[in-house]
Amino acid sequence: MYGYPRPAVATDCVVFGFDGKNLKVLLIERGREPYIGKWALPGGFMRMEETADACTLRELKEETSLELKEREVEQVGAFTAVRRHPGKRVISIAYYAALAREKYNMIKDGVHGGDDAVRADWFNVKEVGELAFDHNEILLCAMERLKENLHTKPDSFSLLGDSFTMSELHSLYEAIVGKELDKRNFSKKMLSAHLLEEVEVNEVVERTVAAKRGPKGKMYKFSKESEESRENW
Amino acid sequence: MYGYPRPAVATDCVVFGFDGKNLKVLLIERGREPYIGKWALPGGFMRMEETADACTLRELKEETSLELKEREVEQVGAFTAVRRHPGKRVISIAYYAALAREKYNMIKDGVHGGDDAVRADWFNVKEVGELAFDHNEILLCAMERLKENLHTKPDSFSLLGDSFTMSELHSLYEAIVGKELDKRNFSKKMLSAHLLEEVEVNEVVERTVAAKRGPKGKMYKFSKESEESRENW
DNA sequence: TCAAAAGTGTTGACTCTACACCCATGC
DNA sequence: GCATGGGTGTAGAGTCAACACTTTTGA
Repeated sequence: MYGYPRPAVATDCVVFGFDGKNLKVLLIERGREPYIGKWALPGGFMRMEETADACTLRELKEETSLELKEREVEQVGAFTAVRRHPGKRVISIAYYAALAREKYNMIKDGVHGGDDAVRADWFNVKEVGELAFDHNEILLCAMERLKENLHTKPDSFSLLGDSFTMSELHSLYEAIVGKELDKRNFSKKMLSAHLLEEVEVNEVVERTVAAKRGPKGKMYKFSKESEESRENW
Repeated sequence: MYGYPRPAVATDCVVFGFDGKNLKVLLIERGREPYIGKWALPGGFMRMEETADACTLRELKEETSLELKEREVEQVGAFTAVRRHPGKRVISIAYYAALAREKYNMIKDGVHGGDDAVRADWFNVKEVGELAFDHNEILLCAMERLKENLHTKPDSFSLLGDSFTMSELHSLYEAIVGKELDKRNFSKKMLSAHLLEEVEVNEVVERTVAAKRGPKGKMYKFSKESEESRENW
């Protein structure tokens, strides 16, 4: 068995972001064949001495200059269709990351380390066009996973900043579950879960930093204790 | 990139079974190095012209003579630790299957096609010892996934036969979620979900076929209409 | 001043949990 | 006849969904 031909192994990562209103995904414009010029998920080939997790983080840094930690990415699954890569046998292990709001604005256009990626940019998840390879399928699976994890894992919440308004939280939920949620019921439920605490408005810092946010309104943050209790609610 | 060394790619499959009382997992005794003589999940190396799904099904057939369909297995994820295989770089794409009760008894001891596996046998999931490679970890992840899918996917139900008693269904649930469930509440909930219909006891066929089942009791089956409505309950 | 978004409670339906005894069967 | 497992109902608590108007703010 050992001498048999092997498929190449790559990783791809679906990086989700949130601008306060819409759920976004970070894509790169490919700088080489195949699919040169097309938009694709950041990713690349795995090296012998690294895990798939490490590979994702490395490629993310190379192509988008984002530096994430292992606990910030979650595996979605392996994509192994025989012809998913034109002319070559490549399987891909897909990941997703819910990017902390603070890092959202750090993505700049331009070339990021090498010519794999010409540039990186954010797209509304609802308006993503045809991507390279099977990346549309991967994106769908990642969104599905993000939705599944919404009620059991805290990581989706990092899409918000350190503090946020109730309507931002509301928009985020609606964007992820893909349907409208009653505003009153939503805030009632959130508040009664004791995960949030109100942030005094004199912390204008945040308000100012967060530039083009919605009009105004009370701001919240996740309470310290909630870190663990967010496990299951 | 194309000339770079590549890890070997394998698949492993956690096959769950149910004997009416306990949740079981199908293991094989390895017939070759490494880990010769140890118990392991059935699996093997992926070929260039097949998907990981197909690879799992093929290996399952070769090592345990089980013939499953693609829709009967679900991917758990890729395991890519650098030293998960001694001396060689192998990543594994793991699957799980919830085996239909009818097929549960078909597993016989003995050699099954080739010397990869000396024999195959069922083990109580709670009593599995130390397995080859990182297969204990894979098993845990698969159990986790099975649990997650219990309330959203119908496939766990195939662990039961075409017909079953309420207490078998109850035992299966307890085995999967890993905690006790109130008997009365459980059957009430099940019955009110309209997924089940009672099977007339004159269908003694089933009762007889199902040999060493519990004492007796009403038998149920899933109603035809429930096939789709089982999606979300 | 007008338009857009923020903030706020109540009710009814439903769902979940906790809890105990009698009956039939097989040994 | 005894032990094991099968079968069944109710009450209370909690949770969820539906529903509209007033206030503030920014243009």
